[in-house]
Amino acid sequence: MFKPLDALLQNQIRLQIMSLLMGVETADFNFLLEETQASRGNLSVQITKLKEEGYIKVEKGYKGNYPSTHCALTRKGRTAFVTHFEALKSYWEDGSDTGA
Amino acid sequence: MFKPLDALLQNQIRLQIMSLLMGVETADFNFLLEETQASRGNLSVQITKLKEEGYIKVEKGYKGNYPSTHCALTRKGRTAFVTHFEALKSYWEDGSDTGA
DNA sequence: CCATTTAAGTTTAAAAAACAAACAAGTTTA
DNA sequence: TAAACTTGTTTGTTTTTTAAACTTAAATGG
Repeated sequence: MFKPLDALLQNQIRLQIMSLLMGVETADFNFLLEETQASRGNLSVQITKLKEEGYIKVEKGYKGNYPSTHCALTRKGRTAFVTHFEALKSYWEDGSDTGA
Repeated sequence: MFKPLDALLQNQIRLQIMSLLMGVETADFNFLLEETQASRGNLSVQITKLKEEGYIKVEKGYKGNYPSTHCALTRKGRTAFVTHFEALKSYWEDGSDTGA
């Protein structure tokens, strides 16, 4: 009936991160910070969770002299994102009776 | 860019309840219990939250001699459900570059 | 130079939310 | 009438979320 939702993708900030990464090769911490409007701490934690689940990969480098963290989706992450939205569809379609 | 998600509808059980109620006039506690696979305690709490937000109305009656709790969507709840899914679309479409 | 301020994150502690176990209040059955 | 079942609610614990405080290093300025 209802397909299970991805626990990690129920959080708005994490979903935003994933959504942003779907559209670009790579995104750095500050870009994600602006787009998501999250606090630095919160963003840091959510990035770590996505990394720990293997949904994104995180690489630390430098932009000029400052550290810069780049994130990119993994194949697993991309699949999870797509699957999550397919699951969400089942919650929508139940209402409109497109069952079975 | 991203439309805000409805905080109450990020929880899977609450989303299930709302989705189920979209399809029927009314549903009782046991029906929701079976469909959602939640524990009684958890279901009770989530129903209360939806009620407190005004997304559903809850009426207590009897089925035979036993108590029976019926739930139904309010107009506010129906709107919230639709709006939430429209917001979700913005997270999906960003990935596929259908922006602004 | 040395002190401040800024940059880029991370750690952490407090608050909120989710959850199931225990409880309550009544009903049926043996 | 006691044991077991129904239908939920309350409660205490565990997880999750979140922002404030901290870290480390680089720029700035007096």
